[in-house]
Amino acid sequence: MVVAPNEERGAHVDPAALEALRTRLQTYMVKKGLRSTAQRRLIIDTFFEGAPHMTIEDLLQKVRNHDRGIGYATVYRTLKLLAECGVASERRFGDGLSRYELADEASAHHDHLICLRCGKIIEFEEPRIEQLQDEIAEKYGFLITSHKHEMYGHCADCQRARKESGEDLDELDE
Amino acid sequence: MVVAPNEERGAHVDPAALEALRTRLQTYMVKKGLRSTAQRRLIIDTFFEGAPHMTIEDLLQKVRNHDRGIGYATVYRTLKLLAECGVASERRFGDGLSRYELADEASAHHDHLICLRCGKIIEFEEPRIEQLQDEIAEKYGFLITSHKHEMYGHCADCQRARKESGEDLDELDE
DNA sequence: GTCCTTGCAAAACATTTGCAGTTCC
DNA sequence: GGAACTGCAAATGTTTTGCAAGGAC
Repeated sequence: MVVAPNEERGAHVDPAALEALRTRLQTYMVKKGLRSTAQRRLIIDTFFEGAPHMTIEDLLQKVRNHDRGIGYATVYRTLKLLAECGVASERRFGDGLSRYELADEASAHHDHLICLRCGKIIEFEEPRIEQLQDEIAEKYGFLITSHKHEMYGHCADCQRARKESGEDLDELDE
Repeated sequence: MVVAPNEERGAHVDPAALEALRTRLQTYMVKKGLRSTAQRRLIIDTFFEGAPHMTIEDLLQKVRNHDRGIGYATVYRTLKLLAECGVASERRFGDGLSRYELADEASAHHDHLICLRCGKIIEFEEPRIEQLQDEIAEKYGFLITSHKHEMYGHCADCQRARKESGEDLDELDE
């Protein structure tokens, strides 16, 4: 599944899974005595409906289309809240930015190919790798709570583009 | 292979591999017209002989035992140089700190289990996972230059300790 | 003598926090 | 009404950069 930067996520995710996440969030907020504000609702809806792997910056821009006055801190705090209750997962792909994605069951089992040239992020799923991970964890008596499996390199498009432009793979001599 | 925090790395690494890395660095520096200074030599030797997964902070402390006046910037710049020429790899394990390890052939093929409770880092190697990675890359026409595979959770010791102390696994209600 | 390197301090960067005012329940 | 929330600005923590002085070749 290749996810283009501006593609919306809604269509991909099982509506029942979305519902379950909303319920989990709701429960968590009640338990903690947290409040439902206009800003939080807007940020959360934007996050649920937006593209995967959005950065804080991405989210803030989208959110400000509806409410000009929303500040960075509120977005940070809200996404942190989502991560705390297991509704969102924070991801870092090495460009120094935090990205967030829905923590539904499907997301829990996919990993990423990241193109270092164009920034494209491709998701993949490989049950046989998961199987091996479990074997390894068992071997070391480790109890796994999460994992990160990323492969960095050049996507097919960029390999083609590089060949055409004569760009060098190994730019050791600038 | 479990690596304790203060264990030295020297004994683990094939001397020929170390030699190859030194040569690569040497070649790179000559090609770029870079100079061999006392500070660089000290930082590089300390890195080569020190424990794996050292942070900049760790390195600076060790280096200052021999030369009090070395600054952060020099350590940053030198490690960046090592990473550029493929002698060191930068790793981030989610605690906000950059760690560096030797990029020898063995390191290129191992990944990490990270204990979220005590910070222990366990290295593992699984050729069958590498095999599957290659399959996936091929399927997407991706050319892989590096990868990152980390599993986070609790190590055997910490599971034991947690049980004894009655610590709760899921601290949702603070 | 070049021009690369260093150490310092300042800047840059993403993220967090303190606070006064506002909103929710 | 009181606690939670917001937006701002200031603080934080890590990493990078500008610069004048020093050192390698």
